[in-house]
Amino acid sequence: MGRGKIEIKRIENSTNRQVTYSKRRGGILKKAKELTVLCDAQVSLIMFSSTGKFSEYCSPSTTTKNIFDRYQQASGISLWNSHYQRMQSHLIKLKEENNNLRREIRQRIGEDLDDLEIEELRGLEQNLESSIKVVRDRKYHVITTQTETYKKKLRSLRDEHAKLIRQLEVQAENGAYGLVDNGGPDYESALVLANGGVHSLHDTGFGIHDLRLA
Amino acid sequence: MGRGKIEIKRIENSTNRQVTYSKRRGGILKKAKELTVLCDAQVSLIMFSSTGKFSEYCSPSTTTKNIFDRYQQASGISLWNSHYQRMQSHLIKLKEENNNLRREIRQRIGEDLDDLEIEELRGLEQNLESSIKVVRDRKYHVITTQTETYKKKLRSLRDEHAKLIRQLEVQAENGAYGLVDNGGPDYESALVLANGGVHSLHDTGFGIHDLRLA
DNA sequence: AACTATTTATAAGA
DNA sequence: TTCTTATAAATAGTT
Repeated sequence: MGRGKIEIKRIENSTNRQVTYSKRRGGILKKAKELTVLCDAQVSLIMFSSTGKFSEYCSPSTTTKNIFDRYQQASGISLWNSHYQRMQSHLIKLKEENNNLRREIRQRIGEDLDDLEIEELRGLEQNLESSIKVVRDRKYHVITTQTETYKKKLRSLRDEHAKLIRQLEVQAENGAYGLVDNGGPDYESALVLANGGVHSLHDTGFGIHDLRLA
Repeated sequence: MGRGKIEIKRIENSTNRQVTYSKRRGGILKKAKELTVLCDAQVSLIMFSSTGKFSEYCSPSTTTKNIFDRYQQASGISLWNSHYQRMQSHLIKLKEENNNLRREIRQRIGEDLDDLEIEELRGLEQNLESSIKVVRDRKYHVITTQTETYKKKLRSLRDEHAKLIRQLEVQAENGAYGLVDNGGPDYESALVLANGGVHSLHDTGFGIHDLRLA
């Protein structure tokens, strides 16, 4: 539709190609708009020229994303399936893993035992027993360490205290002030207080296993 | 371009609209193809008629997905980010949950205890103790039920056996054959066998707690 | 970017 | 839907 008929094949002259692209781009955009208005259609048109220039048209009643979504539905082609699928299956795998973990915990808590066979129950019991042993050992270790720390602190405190007393005694011998020695500080009370009080050892869960450490 | 000039506005007559859509759809598709060939361009054209009919064109040198990807780059609009983001955060949430569950299990198994305070260790120990109690109770219940079932079976077996013996005795009294009674069947052995053998009760994990049930 | 001779698209009718 | 055809619109080559 011009001064001469042209064959529909690639225009080799680059400038010509550019000019034709520009003209026809305008034409097709106009057509798309007209189709939208006249026929109440929804159109998405995306073009890249051979030089990479990008143009688009999208019917004002919708969005490009919307058209893409409908396109996927209509064509059955999933545009971001590779990404999406991989994530989806990962999600499902994680959920399943999660459920299994929850189930294991529930069983370790003593729920959800109805499906277990007698052998599985036995296994679980033994497992719990060995676990409790490890936890108990760890607890003892923590308590021991803590107690040792307190003992050390107490010892250094006592040493310092003794030093002070000696100094005072020296002062007293040398001078004006009298000194009453009440038999030394109450180390026993101090130790108990450092451990959080005797009640915490007996009444709030340390149990008989802790007594030999107190 | 027709018998008369038309105004570019929605065609109210539905049939007319359809016809015009069909004609112009062909026209714009042709234009898209020509643009592709003449100008070496890449074009994606997607159309939905007002009745929902779907058509598309895509330059043969590429794919719709490819055009979409380029479109996203060129326009800066992310078409599936909302999806993607939601899945991504879900994924992260699940992973975190998973890690926490695993950690809880590890601690219930007696691993990974180093970070726990003494109070947490105490809590864990008590928790495990109560769990083991529930598991043990359940085990007893299963064992008891199983044993009861075997006992019942055994009783009915014994009854039947006794009946048979009476019948044989009647036959013996009535006739030709002698009958040697060796003191009855070995019920004890039968019970033990029904429970899977005495060894399974003592040597493979039922433990002292099971003895009163055996 | 304009111009315009021509080709092409299409509105209306069948 | 498809064909026909008069006419509007698009555009190739030119300036």
